Amino acid sequence: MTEETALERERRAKIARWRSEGKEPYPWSFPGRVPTDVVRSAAAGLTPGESDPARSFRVAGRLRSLRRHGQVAFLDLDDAAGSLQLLLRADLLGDEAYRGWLADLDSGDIVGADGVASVTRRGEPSLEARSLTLLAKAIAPPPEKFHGLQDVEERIRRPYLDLLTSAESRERLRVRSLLVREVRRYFEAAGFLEVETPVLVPVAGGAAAAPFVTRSNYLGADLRLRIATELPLKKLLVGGAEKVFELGKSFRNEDLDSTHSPEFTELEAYWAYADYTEMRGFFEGLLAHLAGRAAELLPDSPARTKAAEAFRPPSRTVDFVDELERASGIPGLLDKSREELREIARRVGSTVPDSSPRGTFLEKLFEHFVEPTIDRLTFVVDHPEATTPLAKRHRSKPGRVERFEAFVPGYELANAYTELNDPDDQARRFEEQARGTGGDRYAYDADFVRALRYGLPPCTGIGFGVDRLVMALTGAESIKDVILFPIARTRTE
RNA sequence: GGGCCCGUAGCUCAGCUCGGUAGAGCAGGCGGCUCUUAACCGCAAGGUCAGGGGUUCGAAUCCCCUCGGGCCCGCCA
Repeated sequence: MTEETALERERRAKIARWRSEGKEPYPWSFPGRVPTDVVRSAAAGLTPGESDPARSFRVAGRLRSLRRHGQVAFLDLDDAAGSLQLLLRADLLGDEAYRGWLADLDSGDIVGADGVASVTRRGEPSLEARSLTLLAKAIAPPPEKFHGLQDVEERIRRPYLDLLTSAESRERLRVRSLLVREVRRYFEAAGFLEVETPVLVPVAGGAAAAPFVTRSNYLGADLRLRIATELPLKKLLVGGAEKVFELGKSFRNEDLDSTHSPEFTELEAYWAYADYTEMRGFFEGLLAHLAGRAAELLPDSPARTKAAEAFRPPSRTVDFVDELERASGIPGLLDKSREELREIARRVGSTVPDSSPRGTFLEKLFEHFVEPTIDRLTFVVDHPEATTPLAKRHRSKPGRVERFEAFVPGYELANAYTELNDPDDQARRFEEQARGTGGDRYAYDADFVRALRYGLPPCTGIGFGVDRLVMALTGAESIKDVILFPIARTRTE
């Protein structure tokens, strides 16, 4: 385990000194404190060098830095509202108390302060301290005060240290929370009911991805972590629900990269008696609303500009097949056999297994020829049936399904269908998927097909990655930038 | 899975090309300073140079392996 450094020994000695004076280094509470911005605004009217004994305040937060100048000292205190300078004067606190404070306090300590609003001679709004209270002694020193935590590995493994020193990281945390709240409100305002379906499932269906497998002692059986919420949510529509959504984690046992995380936050919504055209209108409304909110929330920056560019109307719409044929210069793709498609895919560098289902090769070609050309919000519509086992056959385009995917530059944002609700067709599509001996397959969920036999109303559904949505809205480069605790290898110490 | 790059004090970084036994700043210790805000000045302290092996009289430096991380490619509705 970690050996104690000389620095930490020094700080423990300060705790011991503190206790020997009968004081508690980790007290239980600190009632009556106000956020630091309250003091800042109270001090705003004062002239430099002035303090106002009539306006006394109690604040609490973390000491970021201490500047000692003999008989006077300046301490920077951070709380969630911002930062406030504490002014310590030996002539006000008494020489012994003053020296004691400076001897026992370190940057990183959580402290409380009582004092009065003041402005220093140099014009900094401050709290002129009358007394200080140690609220939690920090034994480990905080990261470097100016550069912060630069080591990428440490930032991932110990996000709290990154938050401690990086205002930018704290800002991302706040913006993500506010945007997710807006998403919830938008669905609720449209009459959607938020529900929770199981994370632990016997069959992980609704998508083609490797699940995490775990074990139930009670059941004496293996369970999987869900890879999507599609199937249980549709079962709720069979049960009579008409508008539901779930916002929660899904898990896919795949690699981590700038747009994929094994554990990610997903929103899926299902809407009875509506089709994918109506869903698209609803979703575009959501995006327009969120882009507006993001513009308000984010400080002006290249990232904000990048995000705004992607969502600047009008959005583009392209037909999956037409666009693929145009971009690749290969006509008649829909009529080509699995073998022909496989050959074309291999020619452009795809290495998916030869035995993959036909739809996989079409998707590879799309990724290769069309995705790199996407430079703003783009809706790709009406995919070949072979790519999509859970979507309803297109009402007028043969061989297609009613589906749209929303893309921003670099990644897919959302995926929506008019949902397949014919139980016999569903069973057949699952079987077609299963016939591919390699590649990815949708797990056959027998209970889902059974549910459809009782009648799923015509409906539309959408799924999108919340992490990716936040990335797109904030212009983040990596999914790790919007996830507080990204997955990391367990380190053996 | 393939390629490239990185790992030096608690933190931020030099030193590696061209081998000679470890440097700075911040933080911490001691001393000084009544207006600083990356405060400043002086003194002292702080290291398994990610880990292991090899080459060499001698390795932070060169070679190999392992661990951890990053980026790109592949794979991943």
